[in-house]
Amino acid sequence: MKKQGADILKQSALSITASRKDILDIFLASSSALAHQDIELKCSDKFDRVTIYRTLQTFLDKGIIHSIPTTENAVKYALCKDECIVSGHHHDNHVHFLCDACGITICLEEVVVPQVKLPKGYSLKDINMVVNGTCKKCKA
Amino acid sequence: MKKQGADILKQSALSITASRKDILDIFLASSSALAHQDIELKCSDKFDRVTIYRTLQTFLDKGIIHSIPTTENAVKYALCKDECIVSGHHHDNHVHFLCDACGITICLEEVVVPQVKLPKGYSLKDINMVVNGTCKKCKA
DNA sequence: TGACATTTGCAACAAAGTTGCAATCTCCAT
DNA sequence: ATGGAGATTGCAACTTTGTTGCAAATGTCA
Repeated sequence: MKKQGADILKQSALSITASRKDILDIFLASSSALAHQDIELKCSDKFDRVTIYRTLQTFLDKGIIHSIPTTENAVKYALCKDECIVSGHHHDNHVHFLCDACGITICLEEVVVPQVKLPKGYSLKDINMVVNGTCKKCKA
Repeated sequence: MKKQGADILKQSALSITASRKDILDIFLASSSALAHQDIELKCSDKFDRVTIYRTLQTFLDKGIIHSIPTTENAVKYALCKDECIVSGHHHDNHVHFLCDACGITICLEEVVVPQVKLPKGYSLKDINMVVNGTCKKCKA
C-alpha cells in the first residue's frame, strides 16, 4: 500500500487534521519540490493562507520536509526520506536540480553531495548544492 | 590604486550615476555578501527603495554581482571577480559560506565547487554550493 | 463522551517587490 | 561647451508575501 499523509503524521506524533493530510498528500503526489505558492494554488479554496504557512513550518520543524533555496528568491519544499533524520539532527545529503527551462525543482536522491575542505577556522555543519541546467523533458 | 565603483561601471558600459557608484562602493567596502535590505539600510536616505531594486537587477544582468541563495529565504549579493564571466556567460565556481551564528555570508574564492555527475538526461549548466557552519570569528 | 490542548480562520498589519509616469540626469555629437 | 535623445530616478499606488493575536472549531485521550 502506498504511504499516506496520515501515516507520516502518526510517525511524527502530530495530530491528524484535514489540512495537514491534504498538504502531505499533495507532496506525496508531486514528483518535484513545491513552493509555498504552488501549494496555495492547489488548496487555498479549502484552507487559509495562514494555515499553509503554519503547516509548512510545522513540517520543517519535524523534519518531514526540507527547504531548497533557489536563486530566484523562492524557497521550495520537498518531502524528506526517512534516512533524512540522523540522531535527531536533520541531514540532507543529496543534490537538488533546478531546470532553467520549465522551472521544476527535484531532489536527485542518487546524487550525493561531495565533501569540501574549508579554509582554517571554519567549521562545517551542512552543505547545500543546487544544480541548474535542463531536465530530461526540456532537453532539446 | 584601489578599484572604484566608477571603473566597474565603465567596464560594463553602464552610465555612471550617483546611485550606481555608491552601491558599488558599498560592495567594494564590504567583505561579505549583502542582502537587499543591508544596502537599503545604508543608503535609503540617499536613494529610493525602487532605485536599489533596479540597480541590483542591472548589476545582476551585467554580471557585476552574483546572487547567493540562502535557506533563510533571503537572497544575498556579492561582487563578481573578473574571471566570473566566461564568453558572455556568467560562471561562478566558488563555494559560499553562511555562518549560522552571526549570519554573515562570504565567498570562499579559494574553495572550488567540485563537479558532480548527473543522471542520464540532465544537462548541467551551473552549480551552486552553500555551506553552513560557524565562521572564524564565531568559533567557540 | 467530555474536557483540555491544539489547530484553524479571520482580521489586521508589516514587509517585500512591482509598475507607470513625469522629472531629472548622462552621454555623445556637434 | 552645449543641447537634445535616451537612459535613469523618484514618487505614488499597488500587489504579493509573510506575521501576529484572538476567538471559534477541531483532535486527542482518559
